[in-house]
Amino acid sequence: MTDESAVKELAEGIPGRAPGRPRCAITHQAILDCANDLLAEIGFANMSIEGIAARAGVGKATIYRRWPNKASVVMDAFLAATAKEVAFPDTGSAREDIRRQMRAVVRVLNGLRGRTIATLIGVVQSDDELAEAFRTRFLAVRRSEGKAVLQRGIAHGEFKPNMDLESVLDCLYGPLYFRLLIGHEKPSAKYSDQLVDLVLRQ
Amino acid sequence: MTDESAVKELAEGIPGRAPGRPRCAITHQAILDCANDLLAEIGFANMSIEGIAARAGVGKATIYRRWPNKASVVMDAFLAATAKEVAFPDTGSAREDIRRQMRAVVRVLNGLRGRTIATLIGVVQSDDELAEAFRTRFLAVRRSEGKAVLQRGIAHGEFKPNMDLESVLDCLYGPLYFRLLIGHEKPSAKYSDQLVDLVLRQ
DNA sequence: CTAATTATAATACGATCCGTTTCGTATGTA
DNA sequence: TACATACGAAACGGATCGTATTATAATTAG
Repeated sequence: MTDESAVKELAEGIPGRAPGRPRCAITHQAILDCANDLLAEIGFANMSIEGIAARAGVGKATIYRRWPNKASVVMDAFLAATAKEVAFPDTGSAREDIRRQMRAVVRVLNGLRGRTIATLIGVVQSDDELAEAFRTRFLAVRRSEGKAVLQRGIAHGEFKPNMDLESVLDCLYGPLYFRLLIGHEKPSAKYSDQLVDLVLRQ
Repeated sequence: MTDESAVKELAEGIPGRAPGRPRCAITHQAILDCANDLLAEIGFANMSIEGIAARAGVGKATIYRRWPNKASVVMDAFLAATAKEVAFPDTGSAREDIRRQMRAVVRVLNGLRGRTIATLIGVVQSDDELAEAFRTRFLAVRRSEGKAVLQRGIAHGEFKPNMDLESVLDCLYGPLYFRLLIGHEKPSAKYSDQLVDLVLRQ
């Protein structure tokens, strides 16, 4: 795969760029898209680099030149596709903001994307680098938003000022992810409401 | 591997037993032991059936005759080795029983065994049968004990009678497993105490 | 004792995917 | 015009997969 205009676009106006032929941005995106599709269709364990390359119409070496292994490609594909999902609303009540966002999280976890997330958390258990990527590029982003909402609540007198934000977040989301990963019971909107009531009790 | 006495022992006094040469119990145990060792030494991803067979001094086909794949062997090995760990005490106070047992769970999760458990939960994300085995043969056993303690507490008036046992257990243990699996922070005795205080508040 | 049945260790097999390398060609800079 | 890098394609040796074959051992039924 080669696209002259895309290459041109990438090359223009970059003074310190490397010599030689630049990498094709379209190829890059095609690989990530196909990785995402395959992840949803056949699951991580059944995917292979060769399969991604074949579907993307790309040489295997082109993938290995950009990522060290299968897990890295898939993680990148997931993170790229998961931009600003499950954002927090701003209703004026921090409690209500969290309640609504958690309901949105429950919907995601119970959908197709939930299986993907569970799979990736599984993958991450045997790869420290990927675990770090998942923490910083997926979870930390959402957690910092959550912390901001909690601090908003503290400022407005909704919560105690000495509240440990990390612990509270784990109490709220831990049980949801626990149910997702163990699968003994689905997380529900009712359950997430219970969690909010329990953890953020006045 | 063949041990005449062990085979004899197994064969004696079983009227309805199958014809033909019986499977060697020592071989069975050797396979499970080696699977456990390898799991701890090199991790699930780096193990192979061939490796287990080689270390156990056993033919590959002997393993395939008893288990369908690597994950099944390893799960069996884990479950066999994890008999009655982290049992609940009986101090007279259900709250205190749970507090102490959760501290024990934290110790396990922070130890070598914690990594094994996390790995297995990871593996289970891409195998429905194994997930079921993990739920029923590992978690359900401990959860039923936990439920019994909670009911003891209800009977003694420590907790509200209408308490949803499943939800409470998920609130208690979910955050611990969440921290184990995501790895953003270690579960601590202090944190598990906080959880007990929060969830089992009077 | 004999025949039938199953288990065992060893070994070979074709298949798949790994990660690397090599090739000729394309696309950029200096 | 050199030079450097990326590209797709193809081939590589190696590891492991799950199956099959073989000759032998252990056990039961008749």
